[in-house]
Amino acid sequence: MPKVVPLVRGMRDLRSDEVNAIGFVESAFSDVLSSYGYEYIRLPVIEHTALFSRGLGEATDAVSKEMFSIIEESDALSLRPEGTASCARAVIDGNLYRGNKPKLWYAGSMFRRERPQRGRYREFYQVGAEAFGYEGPDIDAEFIRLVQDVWERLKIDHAITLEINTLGSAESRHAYRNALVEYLRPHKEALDEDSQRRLDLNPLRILDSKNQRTQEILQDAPLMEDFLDEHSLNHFKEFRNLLERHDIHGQVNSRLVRGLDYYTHAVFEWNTDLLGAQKQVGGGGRYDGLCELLGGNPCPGVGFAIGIDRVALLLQQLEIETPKAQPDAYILALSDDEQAFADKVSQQLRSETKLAVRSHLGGGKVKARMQMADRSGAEYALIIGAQEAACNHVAIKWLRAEREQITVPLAELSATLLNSD
RNA sequence: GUGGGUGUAGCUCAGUGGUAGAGCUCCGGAUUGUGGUUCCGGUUGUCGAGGGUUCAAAUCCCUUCAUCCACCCCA
Repeated sequence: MPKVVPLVRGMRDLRSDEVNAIGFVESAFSDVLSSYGYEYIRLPVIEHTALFSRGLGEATDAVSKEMFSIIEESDALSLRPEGTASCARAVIDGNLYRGNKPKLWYAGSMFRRERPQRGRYREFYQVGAEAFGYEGPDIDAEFIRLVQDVWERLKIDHAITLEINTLGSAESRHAYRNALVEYLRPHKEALDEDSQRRLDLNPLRILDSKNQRTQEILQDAPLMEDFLDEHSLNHFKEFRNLLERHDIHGQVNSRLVRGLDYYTHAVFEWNTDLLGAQKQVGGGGRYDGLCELLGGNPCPGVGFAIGIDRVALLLQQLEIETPKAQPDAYILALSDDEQAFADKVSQQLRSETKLAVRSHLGGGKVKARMQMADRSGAEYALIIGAQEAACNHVAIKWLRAEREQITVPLAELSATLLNSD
């Protein structure tokens, strides 16, 4: 016997309740995004590595140590660790912002080579949206309202908190960065190891450190808000006013900095306390410099991404019902003589209704057929014996409810089942 | 990537050097036009993998893989 080829680390087979919960979350986003008039875009899973190293920044963990990369005929390619860079590339490639302000959304697998944990896998699922060409904070606020709509629709809004912050314009961010480095430099030896490394690479990220000693040092550090120019201040103020108007209450967290380099102005994160260390379910912000960075014409952009599988976990944690994997009906002939009639009934039911109708195949004794019906999880079995077939009738036996079995003419079957709840 | 926990039947787990177990599941029968429920009988197996110590290893040691928790990071 050859050895079984194992699952690749950090990859999962998703089935049953798990895959349903993920599908449920994804379709909630899909419905809401469509209702806001966003356009669906399917992006490739593989891009040139350069797209990510330029777009997200060499210094980010995602690019520097978490990408799955291959060399294909001397081209360095990588599985996408996130969707924004691809989306911006697609907009630039297709000249989509020429005379237009696209609002796009996407969903799919992302890949990061991290140590797997519950809620953190090497292949995970995101849904995200990006808008290009909008300078004002109205679009930022629309995103947050839109996502809030989804939380409410999924009935998990009580379990999710929103944090917001501003990083200001590129100029104010730059000025603040210099001031922060200047302040931290003398304390360098006292910082934790990661923060010491970041001092040169990505100093804003030090603000995010969970190290207690580092946070003590940061107590007296200069504040971002003191470095915001007037434009940045107004942008953030209006953003908050709009959220207020949308009846959304985000917590301003001045230590909130996003991991990826391209963010400017408004940044935001959705968190939950119910998933252990994997508290972040989504995040986003504005990246006005990204298109130019990728070689396109300057174009402001904003976007967000949600971890679909983390939201699905949250639904399970909260014991919120997601659609069932089970069929509605299991149709079986009592013997092979009635199979032709049973097939006819199945086809008619499928064409007349949206019910999930599973046909019994493979013959067997009556008991075996009934067992299969039960195990399918179907609400009811549709049973066809010689008597039923002879007079064009079908027996309906409810498998989960305390309810008498009935026999109806084929012509009335669909209507009977649709009105049976 | 770092530190720690776990890995035994399909599932949940017990078993700490001496014949691999329990509950649930599963299979057969009671029951030849009805599943589940009840009763009777039966099967679960590379003890994650590889190596070592020993007369003897699920048990001790080493290596490795997977998974979980925390860190890191992010969704």
